[in-house]
Amino acid sequence: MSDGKKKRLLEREEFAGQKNERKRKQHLEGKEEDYRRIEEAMPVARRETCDGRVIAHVDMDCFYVQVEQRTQPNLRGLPTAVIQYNSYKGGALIAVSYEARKCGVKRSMRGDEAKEACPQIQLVQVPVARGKANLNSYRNAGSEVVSVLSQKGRCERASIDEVYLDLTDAAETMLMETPPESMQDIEDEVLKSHILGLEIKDGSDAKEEVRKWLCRSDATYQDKLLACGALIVADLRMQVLKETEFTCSAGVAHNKMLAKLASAMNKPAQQTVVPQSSVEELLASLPIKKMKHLGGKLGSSLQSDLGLNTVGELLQFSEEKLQQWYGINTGTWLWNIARGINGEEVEGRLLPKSHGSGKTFPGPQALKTIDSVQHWLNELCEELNERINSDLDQNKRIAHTLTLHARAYKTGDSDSNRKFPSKSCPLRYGARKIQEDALILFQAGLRDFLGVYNSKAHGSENNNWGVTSLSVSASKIVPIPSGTHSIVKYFGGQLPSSSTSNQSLDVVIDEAAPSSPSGSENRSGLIPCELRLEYPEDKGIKHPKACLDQQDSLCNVSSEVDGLTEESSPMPPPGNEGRMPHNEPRTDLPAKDPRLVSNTSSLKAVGKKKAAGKKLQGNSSIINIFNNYHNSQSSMGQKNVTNAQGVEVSSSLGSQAATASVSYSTCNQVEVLDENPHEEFDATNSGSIIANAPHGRQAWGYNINEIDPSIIDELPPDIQEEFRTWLRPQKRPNVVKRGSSITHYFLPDKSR
DNA sequence: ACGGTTATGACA
DNA sequence: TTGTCATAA
Repeated sequence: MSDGKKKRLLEREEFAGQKNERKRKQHLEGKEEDYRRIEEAMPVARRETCDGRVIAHVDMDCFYVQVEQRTQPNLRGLPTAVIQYNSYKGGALIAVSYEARKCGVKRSMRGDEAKEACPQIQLVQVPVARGKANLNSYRNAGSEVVSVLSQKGRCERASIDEVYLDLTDAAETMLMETPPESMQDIEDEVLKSHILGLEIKDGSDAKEEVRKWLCRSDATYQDKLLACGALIVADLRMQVLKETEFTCSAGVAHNKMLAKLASAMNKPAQQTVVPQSSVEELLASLPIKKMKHLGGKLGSSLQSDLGLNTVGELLQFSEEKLQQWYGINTGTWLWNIARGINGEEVEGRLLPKSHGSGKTFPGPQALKTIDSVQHWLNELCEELNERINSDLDQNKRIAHTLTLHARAYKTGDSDSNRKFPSKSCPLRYGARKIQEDALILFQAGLRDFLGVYNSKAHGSENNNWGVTSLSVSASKIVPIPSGTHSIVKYFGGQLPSSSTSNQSLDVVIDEAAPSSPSGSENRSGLIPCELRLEYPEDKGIKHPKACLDQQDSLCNVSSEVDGLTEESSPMPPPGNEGRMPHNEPRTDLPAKDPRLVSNTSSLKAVGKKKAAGKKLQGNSSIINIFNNYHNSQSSMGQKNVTNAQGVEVSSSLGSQAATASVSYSTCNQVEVLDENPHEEFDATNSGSIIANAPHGRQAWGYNINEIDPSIIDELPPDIQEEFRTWLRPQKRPNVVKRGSSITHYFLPDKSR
């Protein structure tokens, strides 16, 4: 092994798997003389993958079908598919049972085709509400599953029917306390596991072979951990079945990428384990397009531009070459996945980051009048409103941005393929307001879409344009500042009077609303005034606005939350660790591979401190840091201390409170018409939440990069997690320019 | 433009 | 920050 490679591996080690390192106290100092010792001491797998984690990916089997079969048990065991929209060719299939798949029914089929392929197929329609598909039943069912799976280890809701679990701690504990080899008997569900690379000879008993593999006393430490992971996941899957009646499949591996691959390998209702020793062979034969994130244009480029067929074939290219071709981040990511390396963290997020409601109007259904657009926008906004209100009720979260997306065509002239631009504005709670704002956003988009000229199209038919899809979404959803957030809880008794209030949300909604003139004339809005001039028919429609002006009050929305907050980290981490791009797949090891990172200095500092300063310094205690923070905030004379009525605003240390002083402003409270109290609530992204969130690292009273990481060890595990999220490094900006089209994925080599 | 709808994330 | 694009299920 070359020195360069050694160094690379070592440096990765230094930053990888902090939790495990903490546990095993394997502090890699990065000293030359330690190379040999470390290489000998480290299990091979851990050296190569920098990754001793136990990650599971759980994938529900044809989930929508299962949900329908649960409510209609007579459908169980029958070839079944879920369709939406019956009118055109029998509707579109969106989920197909495994019985139906055996008959040759595929997801891309229409209802009619499915009937053709499988006459006995049972077609169930997606529920319809307000003239559009409504997926709530599936969302709720997905939440049921999550609440079972999140019992053990960190859990990330990856989609409506997929979950990642970090089972490292649970597996390590099991290995120490009740390792598989010590067990009398092992659950049948575990013995049905598929172990990649485990050869099952003809005539031999597969379950017995699996049992032997799981209980091997001479297995590597890595394999033993995976064996524990398999036991845990099988148990969780059985629990899911028992509590929800749904079956699922799972993959167990050392990272997310491999776990995801594995969960799809044996479906339905089975699980697959990926020992490190099987990875090379697995990737060597894995078609490029099967890898997550390579199913699109990037994968096509790898095939057509580099002539690759399998992921393993990426091994022939140097990291530098891949970077030249695909950019720094994508290049490194590709180099890593070819080796089965993927440092993405399991995020610990059980709730979605946005809500959306949309509908397409294909072909002849295209909307040709503003009135019809308004009608559908109203429907969509009503659903959206319902969803964000539920989120507020159930999760105490507030959405701050409203976005409108549309697609439209233009007949006839010139640039008829211009895209309809998406538009967004601050989100004001209340169905009416959302509807109003959405319409304004649409009109702004339409104006851009059509160009400055012909803007008029009232109720009557127009033959210039047609809208083929509409959607509204609510994003930037943050938990309301809460006295029960884990960190606040933890420090609640130790900090000098954090002025956390126990005021309930209802009180806020009822009382915090200042009465203000209902007119919007004087308010600075995000939608420019010109909009109103160009659309006189909008008269009377208020502008979406940022409620920052003097008549708006700041209000304290701290409240009791009752165990909801632990589900989500209220403040997104400053770094992008744990995210995967598409256009630019993230390098999973930017921080673990300092060669690539320009802003590594702080990271290195952190790493060095961690390695060198293991002793707690007297003043490095986390408590002191918070006290300092608190003091500095106080002495800085917090901007948002009081609201218009002189009511003190929370300066509690909820995560977003720490990074951004807590304040929500409200406006237009008086004129609202709905009976729902939520209708009165305005979550405009004012105050400093939005302003400060992206600068979280600076928003504290001290430089977050200067925290000695060892102090974190003082905290309870869940709090530690939260801190590590904040301390996670940021991704390296890509310096290579690239367009979005496929041809741009393959850049000419500028170095020659 | 009948693979729809919903969701996530990077980048300009 | 907003808007666009890419990707996935």
